Amino acid sequence: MIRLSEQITALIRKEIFSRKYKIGKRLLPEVELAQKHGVSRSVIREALKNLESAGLVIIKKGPKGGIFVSENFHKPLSDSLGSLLDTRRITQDNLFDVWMLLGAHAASQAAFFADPEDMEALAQLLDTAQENKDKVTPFPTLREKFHLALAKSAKNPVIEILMTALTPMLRKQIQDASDMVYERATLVSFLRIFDAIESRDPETAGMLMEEHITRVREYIHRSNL
Amino acid sequence: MIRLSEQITALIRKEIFSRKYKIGKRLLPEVELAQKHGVSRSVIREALKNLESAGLVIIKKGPKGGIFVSENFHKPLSDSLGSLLDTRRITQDNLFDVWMLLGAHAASQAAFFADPEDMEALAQLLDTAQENKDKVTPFPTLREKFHLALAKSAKNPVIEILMTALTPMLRKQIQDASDMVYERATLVSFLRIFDAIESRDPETAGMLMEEHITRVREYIHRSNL
DNA sequence: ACTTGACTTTAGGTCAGACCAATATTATAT
DNA sequence: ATATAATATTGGTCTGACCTAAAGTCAAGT
Repeated sequence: MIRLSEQITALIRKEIFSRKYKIGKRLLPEVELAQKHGVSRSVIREALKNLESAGLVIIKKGPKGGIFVSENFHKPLSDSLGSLLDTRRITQDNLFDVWMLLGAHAASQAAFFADPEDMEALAQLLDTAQENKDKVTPFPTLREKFHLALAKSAKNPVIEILMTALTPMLRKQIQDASDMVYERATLVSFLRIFDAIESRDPETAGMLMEEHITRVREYIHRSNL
Repeated sequence: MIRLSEQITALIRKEIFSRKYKIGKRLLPEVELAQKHGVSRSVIREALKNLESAGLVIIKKGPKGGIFVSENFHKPLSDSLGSLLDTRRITQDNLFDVWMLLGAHAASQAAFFADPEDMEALAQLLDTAQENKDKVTPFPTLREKFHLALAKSAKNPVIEILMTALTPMLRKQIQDASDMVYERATLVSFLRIFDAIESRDPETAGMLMEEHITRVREYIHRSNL
């Protein structure tokens, strides 16, 4: 590494990763960081830009603003895929393929590795979904939360990051196609997947998720006609 | 978007994605970009930092230096995973899981979608490997090239990006464990996978790749004892 | 007592212009 | 001819000034 700004980037990144700072913690203001590291403010700014692109900090203006530790590891991938989707260099279908692959794998791994805490979280998501089954509002977020909770239960942070990047990417398409029938079907799928995980049956869990996502995909295709 | 630098970032990104500039094309120097967009050099620099983190440009110093269009879409993910691996927030095993998943999927999709050009590229890789089967040198790169060629044949750019990010990440571990026996076995696996793809048999192709990666994994585990 | 709005403060965002450092190219000396 | 030195190009860093958004403060008006 030659550039000063990159050295500082690496330094701060290391501090963040070492969990010396917790998420949400505010770092020193730019001017003081510059002083502390004995470099100019420009260098600090460029270092912060790097960290911001990497999703490690969030920068806000004004008093009570500043530089906050963030750990949005999925951000760079999301941004990248977002641009590619906008410019049609990748398609919805490309994303669906990967999403299905990862989603099914996450579900089946969850059947192996989900601990009581994970099961509790999953159960609670499904409960609130059933209570509100006649309202449309809270559903889209629940759907995403369930997928992410599964990814978390699979105990593989890489899967988690990839799913976190992919899930919101299909949000708009799914929301547009979503209706009452669709949402009921989703809830049923999720309940069955939950059962499979609870009875530690990875094959079924994975297969059910694959079927579910396939149905979602067909649903969207139909509504795009 | 509020920040000027991000507006410029978006603008240049759009130009790059629109293929107005080809890969390797040199943009104007910073000073002239600043002039052209009517902003200060600081703004341009921060915009370029963003694009650099995103893998869309590469910046070099000196005469004949400048800003070059690049399209390394995998870079942000590679960087992110690299840091996470360094700080032990993800493990080798986590990466292997995902690699196996994507690799097997790529192989099986390749059996569907590989076109003559893809087949030619794969065949050539294997040919040169067989010619040099007694030398150790050119092999590691071949191994990576084969995986990436498969990803390309699968006709899903998202898979390609993810594989491009993952493949070099395991390079060091695999290299350390690699020996003559291992390399011969790899070549045999690849040949069989190639046959499966040629006979348009996705299940077998996927399964063979899964077996292959599983063996690689065991091999590394053993050599780590 | 409560709202409204002007003022102040804080911290990032932008600007301008100078100078430093790396790297090709070209000229010069051996 | 080859090694070496001058030079031009382009990004990298430094300074210090000013702009702007956001949050708090406090007084005037209701």
